[in-house]
Amino acid sequence: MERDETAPALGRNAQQADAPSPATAPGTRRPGGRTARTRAAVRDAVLGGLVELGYPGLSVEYVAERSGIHRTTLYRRWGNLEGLLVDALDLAGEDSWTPPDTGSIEGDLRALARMTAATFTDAAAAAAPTAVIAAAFQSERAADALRAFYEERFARCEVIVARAVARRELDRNPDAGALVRAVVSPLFLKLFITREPVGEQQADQAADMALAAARAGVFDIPPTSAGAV
Amino acid sequence: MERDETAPALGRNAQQADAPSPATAPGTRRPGGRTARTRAAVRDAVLGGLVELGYPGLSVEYVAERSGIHRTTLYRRWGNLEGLLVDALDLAGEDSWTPPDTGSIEGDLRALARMTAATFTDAAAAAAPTAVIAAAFQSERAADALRAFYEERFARCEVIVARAVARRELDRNPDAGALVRAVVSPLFLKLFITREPVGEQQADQAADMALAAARAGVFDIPPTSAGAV
Amino acid sequence: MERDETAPALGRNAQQADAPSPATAPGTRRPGGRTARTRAAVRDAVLGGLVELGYPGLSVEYVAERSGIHRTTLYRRWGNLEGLLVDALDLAGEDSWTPPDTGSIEGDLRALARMTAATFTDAAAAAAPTAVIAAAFQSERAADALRAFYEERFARCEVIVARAVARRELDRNPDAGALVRAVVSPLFLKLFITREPVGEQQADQAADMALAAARAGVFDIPPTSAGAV
Amino acid sequence: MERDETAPALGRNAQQADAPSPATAPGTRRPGGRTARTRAAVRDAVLGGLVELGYPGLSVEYVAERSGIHRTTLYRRWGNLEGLLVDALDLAGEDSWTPPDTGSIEGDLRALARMTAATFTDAAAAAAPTAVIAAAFQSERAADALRAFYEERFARCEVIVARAVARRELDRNPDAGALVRAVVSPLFLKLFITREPVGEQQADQAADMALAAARAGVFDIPPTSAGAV
DNA sequence: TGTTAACCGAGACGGTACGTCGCGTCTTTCT
DNA sequence: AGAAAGACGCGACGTACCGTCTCGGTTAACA
Repeated sequence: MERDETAPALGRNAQQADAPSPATAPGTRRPGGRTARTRAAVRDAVLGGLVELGYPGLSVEYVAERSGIHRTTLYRRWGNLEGLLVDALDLAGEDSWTPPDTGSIEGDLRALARMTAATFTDAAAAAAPTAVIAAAFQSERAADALRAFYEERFARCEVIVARAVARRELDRNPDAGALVRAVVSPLFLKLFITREPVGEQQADQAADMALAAARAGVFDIPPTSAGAV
Repeated sequence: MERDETAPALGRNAQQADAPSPATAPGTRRPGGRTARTRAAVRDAVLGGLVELGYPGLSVEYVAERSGIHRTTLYRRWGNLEGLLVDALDLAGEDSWTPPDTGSIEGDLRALARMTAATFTDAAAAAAPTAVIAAAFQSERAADALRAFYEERFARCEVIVARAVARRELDRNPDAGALVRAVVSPLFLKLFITREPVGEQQADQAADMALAAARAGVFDIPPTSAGAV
Repeated sequence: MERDETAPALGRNAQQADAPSPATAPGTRRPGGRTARTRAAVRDAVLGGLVELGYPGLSVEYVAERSGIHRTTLYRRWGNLEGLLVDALDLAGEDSWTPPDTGSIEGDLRALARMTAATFTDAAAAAAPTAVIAAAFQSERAADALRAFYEERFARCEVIVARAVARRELDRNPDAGALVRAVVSPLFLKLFITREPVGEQQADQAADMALAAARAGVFDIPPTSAGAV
Repeated sequence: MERDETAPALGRNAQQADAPSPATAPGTRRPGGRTARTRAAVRDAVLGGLVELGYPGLSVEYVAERSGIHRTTLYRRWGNLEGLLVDALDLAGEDSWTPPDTGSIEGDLRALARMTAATFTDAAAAAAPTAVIAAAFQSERAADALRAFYEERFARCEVIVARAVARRELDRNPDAGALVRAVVSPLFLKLFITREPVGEQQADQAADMALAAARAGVFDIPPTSAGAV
């Protein structure tokens, strides 16, 4: 076994949705000591495996070997590869990331776009998120986790718009979520669909595009109605 | 051979890029008669299988059964599932799709966006392209095919911008490719990353966003320089 | 599991020599219950298959079907057809055969020869040993098993010579192993090399030949020397 | 292609029993020129293949590559591996081997035994005959060819006995065939069944045994009867 | 000396069996 | 008693070789 670092940043250990039986789900009754260490080792192995092999190369077998936890145990607690992945993703989503704060909305959006581009350009950093995106094509639970992850991320970004409004940089009140999605969407398109190179130029253009559209009122929230979701 | 119907919708039957060895690749030397029928049957089966099972559920085994072509033959000619998929995608790319022509750039872009949304909302229509996108995460060849496919599609769309310029709807000369990508990118984001619902409203907003940005000069081609990549 | 009969004629269930890795060889750690039943079912199937199809017709596939044990399991535990055969042969070698005891050496040798001839003339009885002989041409392990089998058989026969010496039928002290080999060798030649018919007449002649040679001193052990191998 | 020597000793080209249709058997109507060259190349390849890989490793595929003759042609003319082997064996049986002539029967028999032992001890020399013996376990035609080969060989050896009788070394008239078989049978037993080492000592003992038995009258031809087979 | 039938080269395919990998379940064994 | 680890069922993979079919191109034998 090559990995021994005991996952320091394990933290809160969010509740996950274990399949087998809701009452007796293994790992829920006695979450201390060995149980916790097991989970940590497994998460490390999953994330590490994603970096090394990517999602298509990942297997329960591999996680078992790398984590030192027996295959049967993995199946008992996580059900299958999907479960392992989702659990590991939970962890990833629990970081304390905050959107950039440069003083201007243009700066913030550009920084956000550049961060996104940089993340997915760096092989090591991109491995895990890319893997989850790939997994979402094959697993409903992974898709759910992915959606939740980005929803939360985009929500965190809304402060950018709020600050801009407060600063009077924007005389409108655009849908912050739509704006943020607009910023990153061209990057994701190039990264995962058309597989074109993505650099700072593309990032800046994406940010500028979103801002221009916002200024033109494209993202304005229809003033009417209340409950309209 | 039980199948004899000669693949009506086969189109041009273009040259394919067989990997193994350019000299001895099966299916290249004697591309007539049975060979052609085999290919057609296999393509049908692949596309059909994608619609029925999606990419993760597709297997060489299944294609063999559905097409009536023996497993061994599939491996000989296409190597693996990847090859089957790429070949089938070649076919898909060879249709005579043309971008909408509504008379105004706003109409064209909105129509384009709505078409895209509709395609990926209709389960049957979405199956094949979705599968290829999924496959691209696992296969370099699929990724190449995917890139080529969209590059060609986007190129076909450039006429929309050209027409707008000719009509004097645009007083600028934006990068048509960037503009078109901007139109579809929010849709792809919602479809494949955040897995949010995509309807006409989202389509229109995407089109409007791209157009607003274009009008603001975001996609303008830098007039200077030649080699600037 | 459909088979449950607990392999009555299993005998001692001897230690087998699993090749792959002595530590992790499947079937060694938990040799009870299902594992034992599996082995018994497989042995039955191998022996039965030999009788039905002979060695050239035998396949792992067939053993799997006949035994009700999955192909993969066979590969895991026995590696290949060779291993299956060797294991089954172990069983065959563990019977309680004893050489004939007629009261005279001539009678004993003739009986031995006739038994040999009869064994290989009866299709059902001959199937297994013939198969192993055939297999020995293709497999080192089968050859080893074969050698061990006959070595042990010939050793059991040495008592014939000992009794003859005790009865003073022989005034010499011939190499019992050589004598016994001499008895059966013409039969094996006709059976497997020249493929000539073998009956009681041939058996008796072989026995007589060996006895005559023994009486002439051909098999006498050189009285000298120690280390002469 | 590495082999080019055009099989000088091709000789008589015995009639073979081709399966398909006795009238149109390929290779019979136009047996000259290319046809003959093809046959020679194939025979070389078969024999060479046996030496290199042994029977179990031999395949039609291999013969095709090694001989430079296309697989289809091989199937057309020889039907299958069996046919290839039988044809090659025909060639081997057509040499001008003659039994040793040392001046005494003891010398002759010992020389014969030693020759046999030497042949099967030398790896290169043993390959072909061993392969045929192995093949005979799997193919009726190979078994036939094998029987015919040894029958002819043993017949050639009968002159040894005739000379001995003429020299008055033997005062009996033993069945020459039985005697010769007796000489070689212990060697074949050790070579192919018990897989024990075979050297000059064993050879001499085998010859002595046969001679002693002959002198004791074991091989005497029963003076009575005619039709006794 | 043509010509024609025979032979050969070549490509593609159906088919059987092989040996392997990974998944997920069951069951023996050990604590 | 209950989990850990071993053994298994199962589906699919990719490969090797077999034997067949169908072309088309040479070439040996005979008119």
